[in-house]
Amino acid sequence: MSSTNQNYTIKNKTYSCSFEITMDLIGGKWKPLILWHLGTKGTLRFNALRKIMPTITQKMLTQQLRELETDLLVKRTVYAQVPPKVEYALTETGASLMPILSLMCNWGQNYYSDNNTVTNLTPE
Amino acid sequence: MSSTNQNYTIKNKTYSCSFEITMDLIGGKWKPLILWHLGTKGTLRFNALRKIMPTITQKMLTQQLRELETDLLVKRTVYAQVPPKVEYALTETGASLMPILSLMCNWGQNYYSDNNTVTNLTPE
DNA sequence: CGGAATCCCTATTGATACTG
DNA sequence: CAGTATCAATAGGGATTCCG
Repeated sequence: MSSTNQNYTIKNKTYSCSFEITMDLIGGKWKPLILWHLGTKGTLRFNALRKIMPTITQKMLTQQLRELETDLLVKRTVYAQVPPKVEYALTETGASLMPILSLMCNWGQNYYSDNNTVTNLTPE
Repeated sequence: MSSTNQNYTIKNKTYSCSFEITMDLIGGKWKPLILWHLGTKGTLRFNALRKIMPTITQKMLTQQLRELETDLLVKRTVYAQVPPKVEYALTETGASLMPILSLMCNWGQNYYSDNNTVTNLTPE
């Protein structure tokens, strides 16, 4: 929040501080993970993402991908063929989040290590 | 997620990737903002936080602060006096999140600028 | 293959009132 | 001042079924 109480408004949503924007875009249960997989593995098809994230439901994966697409973080490419083929990849904007995700990843690992005598290896 | 499907477990919660830990600790509508204020302004009393964040309810502020305290990100100090005086400050662990919050802040501003022809000043 | 649509349950949040 | 307690409203997410 700024000293002048300036707000940020995007598409009818108002934020009082700019990282609320960031949290809104990458927050939630699945989005960081989706972005991370696309960032580290490159372009992936719908079912490939499902396979990597076994616990996400179809509905949630579709929904989260749509939001990421709307927010211009992910690009969706549909190939006109049967059976359908749909590929997802990070946009440049989406890719610019990777350093943040990476930092969050490291921080989480350190936190885990500090609070659990066992240290885990770097997750991919 | 690691290639061996290794999970992280903290207090009966399981995470498949370490930044889920981070998201769980600093995610949500209010926590980043609370941490940011404590990080940039130093120790603050309960009502001082309320004043800075006019739209949060006292219930949510109390609840979020309790969780941050439980997660060892915030230290709560109660002074035995009437009327009560309670101060909140970042722990060392909490302070170590500031670089991440700062990055998220900058990223959010850039995103905002790119998607809204008007550029805003740095929020405090 | 990659969805969309529906139902339903629970977790989160808000409003309000009260208190040591 | 710094909270609790209670109730009501809402949003988030899972399970299931169907479709081009």
